[in-house]
Amino acid sequence: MIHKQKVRRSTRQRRLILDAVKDSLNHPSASDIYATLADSGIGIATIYRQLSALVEDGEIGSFEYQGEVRYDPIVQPHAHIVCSKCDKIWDVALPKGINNLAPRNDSFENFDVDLTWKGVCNDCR
Amino acid sequence: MIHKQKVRRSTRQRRLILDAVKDSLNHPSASDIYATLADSGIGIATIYRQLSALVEDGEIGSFEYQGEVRYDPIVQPHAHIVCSKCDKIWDVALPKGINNLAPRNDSFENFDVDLTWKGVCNDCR
DNA sequence: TCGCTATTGATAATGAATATCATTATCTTT
DNA sequence: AAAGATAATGATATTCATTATCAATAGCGA
Repeated sequence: MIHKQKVRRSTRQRRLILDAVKDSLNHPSASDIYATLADSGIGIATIYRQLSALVEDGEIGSFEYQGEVRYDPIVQPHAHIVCSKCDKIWDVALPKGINNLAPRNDSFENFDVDLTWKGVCNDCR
Repeated sequence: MIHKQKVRRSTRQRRLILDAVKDSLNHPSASDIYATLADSGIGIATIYRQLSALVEDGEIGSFEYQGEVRYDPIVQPHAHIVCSKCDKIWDVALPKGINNLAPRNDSFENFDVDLTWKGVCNDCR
């Protein structure tokens, strides 16, 4: 017996949060989104709840960096480059053929890859 | 003028913490190490401080997973596979030639790669 | 419009990690 | 071996991200 899918309602808060992530350029954290939507009156708990829900629904992407979850308007698999000095994050395409390099075998089924290069960006050198 | 290197002292606590990580098999968190060394009387603050210091000194490795820092007896670069069901973590060799796939260019100098595959392990299927 | 219930907002609670500070222990120099 | 300088420790307060609680509100199907 499969769980009955809980119906997801369209609320003002959800729409605003989704738009904020989709319009973002800097891989915002939950508190970044909260700040962006400061004058909307949306509570911090709703920010966290909807961000999680949007990720679960495949509307946005997420990854963790520096002890906090970052959100991503791009849902297609891709890699990141981060600067260890200024903590800026760039998007970059996954290396072609990376999926063929996955350690596939009988005992494990891979379906997702998280790839981040860390270095020092031009501005910080 | 370069900062004078702070001399690192060899203490009972540092030795015990290093040994605990070196002997570990499960990519322990700080609180895992604290539990392992429970009867040593080492305070939790020292656990955190020394784990950070050991990483800084290149004695152990670290990466973050599920909102906490995990420590690794292996310092050589390598990838991980994690099971999204049971959260177990396995070590796996970096794909040969991964460094040649790094997005090297004029504006960025890469020196580290963090690669994790996520899937469902055999036990959880 | 009614009724069900998913969602919200305020806030308390949790958990990981860091800061503070008086005390202790290590290491270098006599 | 003793002294002096200071790194390290342990207890604990604090910070910060995130989750839990719960009464009130608001989508959405009937």
